[in-house]
Amino acid sequence: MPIEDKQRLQRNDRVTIRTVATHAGVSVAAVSKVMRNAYGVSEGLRAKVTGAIEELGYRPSRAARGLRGRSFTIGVLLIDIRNPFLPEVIAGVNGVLALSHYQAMIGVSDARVQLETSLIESMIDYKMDGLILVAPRLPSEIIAKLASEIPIVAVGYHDAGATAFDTVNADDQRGAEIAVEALLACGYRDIEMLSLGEREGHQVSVVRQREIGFRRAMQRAGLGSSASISKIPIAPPKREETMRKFLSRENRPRAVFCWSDLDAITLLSLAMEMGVRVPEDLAVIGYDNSSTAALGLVNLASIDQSGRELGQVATRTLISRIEGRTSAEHIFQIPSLVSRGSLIRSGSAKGA
Amino acid sequence: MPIEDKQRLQRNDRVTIRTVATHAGVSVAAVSKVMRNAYGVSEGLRAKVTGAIEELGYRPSRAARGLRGRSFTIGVLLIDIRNPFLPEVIAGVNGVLALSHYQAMIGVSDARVQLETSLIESMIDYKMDGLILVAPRLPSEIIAKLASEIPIVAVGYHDAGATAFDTVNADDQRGAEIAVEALLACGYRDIEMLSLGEREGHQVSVVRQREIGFRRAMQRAGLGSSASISKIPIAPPKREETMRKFLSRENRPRAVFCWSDLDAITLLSLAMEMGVRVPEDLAVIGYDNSSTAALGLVNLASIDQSGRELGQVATRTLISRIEGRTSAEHIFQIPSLVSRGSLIRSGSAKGA
DNA sequence: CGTTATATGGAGAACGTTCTACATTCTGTG
DNA sequence: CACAGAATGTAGAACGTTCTCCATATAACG
Repeated sequence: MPIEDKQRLQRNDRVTIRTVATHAGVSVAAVSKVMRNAYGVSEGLRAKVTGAIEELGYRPSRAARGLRGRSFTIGVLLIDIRNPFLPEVIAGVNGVLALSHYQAMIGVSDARVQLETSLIESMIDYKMDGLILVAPRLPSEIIAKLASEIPIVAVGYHDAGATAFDTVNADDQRGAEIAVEALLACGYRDIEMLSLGEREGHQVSVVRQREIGFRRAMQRAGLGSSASISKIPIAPPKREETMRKFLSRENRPRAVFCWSDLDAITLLSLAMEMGVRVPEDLAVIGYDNSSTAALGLVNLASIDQSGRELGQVATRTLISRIEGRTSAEHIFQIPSLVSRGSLIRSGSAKGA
Repeated sequence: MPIEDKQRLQRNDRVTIRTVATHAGVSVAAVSKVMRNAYGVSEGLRAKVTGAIEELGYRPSRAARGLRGRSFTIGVLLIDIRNPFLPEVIAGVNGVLALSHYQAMIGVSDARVQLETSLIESMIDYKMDGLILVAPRLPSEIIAKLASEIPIVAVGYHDAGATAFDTVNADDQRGAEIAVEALLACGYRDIEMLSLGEREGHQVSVVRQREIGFRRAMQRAGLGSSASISKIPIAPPKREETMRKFLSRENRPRAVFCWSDLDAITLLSLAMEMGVRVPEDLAVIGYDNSSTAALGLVNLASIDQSGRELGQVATRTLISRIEGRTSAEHIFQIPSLVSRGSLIRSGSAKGA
């Protein structure tokens, strides 16, 4: 009985929509309709089909779905998985997605444009339903082109002029202003910014935005001429060397604003090693309010931009675009200051 | 000319294997053969096809590939994205994969068994070529069942008896022993372990393995009777409360081994707040040698298990299984101690 | 020159869905 | 009771690959 054999072989394998249809005694199309809860399904049919699905433990193949319709997956592209800010974003994304029938698949580009491109293309080739790009390196035109193939929301990418894709950002200019204002309020006047190395990040990156905010706030306080920005390289050996040089500089400022907690925390550590007291000799304020900054040992004042919330908003924005919106949205969150010991010795206020 | 129209419509869209075939003047099957570099392709054919692929910028659809053959994607399942150990593993995976034609897609389960299961199923439904599960929560039988559908390598999952899937681990028992031995060498005798709350992690988890190692090392030193283990809950409010209680306990030991840097660092922070001096009043040793532990400010001694290397080895193991190996492999790495200030005040040795 | 082996390329059936177009049955209405 | 229109279910063509045969052309050999 060759037919029997063939059937057994098929049954051994995967439970497909066909298996379900046969088992429920209905057509394949009917099962599909129930799955997508499309129009034209009676109570009876629905019951039969869901029953069969239950019994067989049927799961639709995402690969096959992607080939024809939606795959109910969204892709998230992370530039780097080590910066503790990014896991927060993921947590926000997952939180919102948990309530929907979508799932997130994450790619990590390690800040390499090449890999970033190929990862995005893969996600498109998987027919994912939408993409959240976190701090992408790609230029706006390229992202716009990709956005014609798949809905895209960029997080940490300041391009409010984009029409092809949405952006969700904390207001990084404002965040930097808040940091400067906090330092000014503590009475510091000679404030320097420690930013990211020259070649990292284009104009739309959060880093450059923070630089703009820093300059503006200094200008506004009449300190425009002395608003200087030092660039810290990322590569480990050069990075610490530059920081040490900064700490032992003769004309070292009394206060410093770091573009990221990552740098601020390393700076704090080196300062301790070198006998520079914080905040007495040097006040430090970071960015991201990472969990490490909150540790009593570290006690770093920081600008909080709630990565989690950014992730949540980005996800909702993406879903609304997947479900039909075509006009671009550009959303801003306002960051806030979390004051801690690196800013001011608790109890005693610094005079102006 | 309706045919023209139809062609234009199709061309507008995606460049498919058919587009390439037409453009190169060969059959679809020929293009596929070149892509997979299968047997029976002449130099001329190959040149024509690769030329057309180049010109058209053709990328095969992963969705379609998955439906029929390999998708050249491997899935990585992370239990949690916040523990800084896990990004290290990813870095290792990506490093090895960069040299191959495979790509990684990551799912984050947030330690929820439900989500973990559905993420794994999704990866199977995407017809991914293999899976790396990092510290999965699922029981061995379930993983074995899943492994019949897809090659699986489990990292941080001590089940050397598994025949259906491979495991890659640091020797967590040995790691704990090393920690205890280091504390003993510094002269401490009353040593306690701070482990993870009761309900977290089954016997095969790294945590339980470290407990076993801890007990054994204590026993071996003739301190078996006083080898006590405290469980720290994960949920934030309870967690700190328990640690505070530990720190203010009357019979607090002189030395403590924490199952993870995550806990050790929080402990260090609380100790500082509460005026418990480290290492004078309390020596601390952690696990994972995370970058935070290495900070001068934190200066936490820790067991290094090189997450990066674990990721690399796991990836190579998975690829070898994808490419045909059927017997199970169970690989062990030996961890090592990184001594720092939390263990012993630099310069002066503690007497026994 | 006939026969057999060996390369090379192509036809076409899967893979598991979605979804359009159609067939059938059931209403309600004049 | 005939008939329009709504409600319900189905057939079957995509989607873009892979991969198993097959067909042909060429080479090798007696």
